[in-house]
Amino acid sequence: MSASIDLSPEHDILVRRLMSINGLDAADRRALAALPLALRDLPADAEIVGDGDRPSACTLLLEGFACRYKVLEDGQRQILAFHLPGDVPDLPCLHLHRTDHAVTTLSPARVATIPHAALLELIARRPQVGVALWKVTLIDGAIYREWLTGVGRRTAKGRMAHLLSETLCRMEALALSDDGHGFEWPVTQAELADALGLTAVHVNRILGELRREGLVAFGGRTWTVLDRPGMDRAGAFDAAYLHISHADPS
Amino acid sequence: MSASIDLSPEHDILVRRLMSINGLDAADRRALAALPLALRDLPADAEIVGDGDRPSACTLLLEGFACRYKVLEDGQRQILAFHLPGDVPDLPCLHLHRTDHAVTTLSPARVATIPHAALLELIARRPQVGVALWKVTLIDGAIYREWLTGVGRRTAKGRMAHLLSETLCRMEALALSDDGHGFEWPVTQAELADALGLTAVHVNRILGELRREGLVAFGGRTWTVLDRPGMDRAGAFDAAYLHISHADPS
DNA sequence: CGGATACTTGAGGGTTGTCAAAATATGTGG
DNA sequence: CCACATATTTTGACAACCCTCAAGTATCCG
Repeated sequence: MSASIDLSPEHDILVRRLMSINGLDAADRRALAALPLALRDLPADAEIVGDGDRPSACTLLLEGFACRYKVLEDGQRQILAFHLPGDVPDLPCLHLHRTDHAVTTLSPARVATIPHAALLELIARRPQVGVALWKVTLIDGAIYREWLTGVGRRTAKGRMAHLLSETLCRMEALALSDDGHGFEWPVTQAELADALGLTAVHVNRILGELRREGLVAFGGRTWTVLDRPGMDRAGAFDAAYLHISHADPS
Repeated sequence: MSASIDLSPEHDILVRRLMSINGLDAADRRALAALPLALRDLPADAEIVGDGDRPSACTLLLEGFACRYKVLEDGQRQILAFHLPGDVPDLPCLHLHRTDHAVTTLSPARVATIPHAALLELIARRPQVGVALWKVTLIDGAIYREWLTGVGRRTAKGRMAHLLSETLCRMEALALSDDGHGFEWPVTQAELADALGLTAVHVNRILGELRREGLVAFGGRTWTVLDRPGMDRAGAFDAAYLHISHADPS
């Protein structure tokens, strides 16, 4: 699909992502292909934007992993989202200007910087691209709602299982998982704790339970969901909110 | 400002809200004023949209209060947002189509229904209106992030205080509070519990503490923040994420 | 190989939940 | 406008889930 026009691999990641969310015609795709992308390679634990920044460009994650987070007065941290290739973690500040959270890499990563001006000009010319980007932020909102529900009302085990099911789905959509439901995801248990509103110690105990029950295997940065229906059940997971269109994997 | 063109009171609510978020020129405002609004009066506890619905129109809250919520498998409820006049609780499904949560009134309410088709046509003609609506959903996202942080990492008392500070700010922005920081907000303690990820019993205890400390007074549907700096401190509240522009109150 | 980071496990404590019941407020019909 | 039914608030006793502190083990990486 998106291969039908001449695209750099970097532009291709963006085009594929937007195409999976909103139909784009050939002119839309050509316009996207002309976006200026400034490429950068980052190490792990590198800050992409800080809380309160006013960036003048968006950051497209091309390879590697990142997360959004807030740090409280007392030093506690809440991770708000995990980001995978194709995500634009700082897209909200295209219009909100001032960030209300920080974004950091979780692994060595390759990113592309896209000036706000170029993006705004493109949206003005190609409204469907604007709709696609708007939808990206709406899906972010749907994920926030799901996380809020989990942190507010689910048990630690349910939250953990739900996050693993969600992550597997998102990895699959990017062809980043193998058919045994295994994927590379370089998060520490402390980071999972900060995402789930738990402590690292309790995350460790919960993961131990899920492992003993044969739902998941993990080690290093490799995760494998051994019993997918069981995991989905444990997390009461329903992927609808991710709005993943299961288009042709060609 | 928005009074400079001829507007029904209902259109005025929408125009004022969008103007407070994004600059709109006279043509934008005229176009908004031409939107078809179907008015409806609803009782308290009336469902506006159900989880999984595919509405073909958006709902503008004109008077009264509402909330978004999800119900879990086991019957637990998580309230995701409280809505005030000027909000469009089901705006995300303008593009996401299928709702992932329900919306209900908390009090008798007056709402206007706006067909998606009319809204989409307007956005195509008046891109700045589209940007304003996009920003509305981005601010929703910022509030979700703040709530997620609270539920994940703040104590019960901090969460309660934060919610009261947030609500006061939003009421003020709509001129729905008096100068003694009092406002009408018809929520029960059970509803607060469902928003904060707590039980009604514990909300009651926490509210008792805040009352004894002289931070808040309440009774019936009336709330008064007696010590605003103290309340903001107790909730570590900083209003920046609400993106409220303190324009002229004329 | 050595230091640092991450994971694992145990013991004990605290914030919050559960269950229960009384007191108060609210609303509705007569 | 009262009387009753219902919903909401308040309080107490007790339990549970998760946190804190602590120590030991494994793993990563230069």
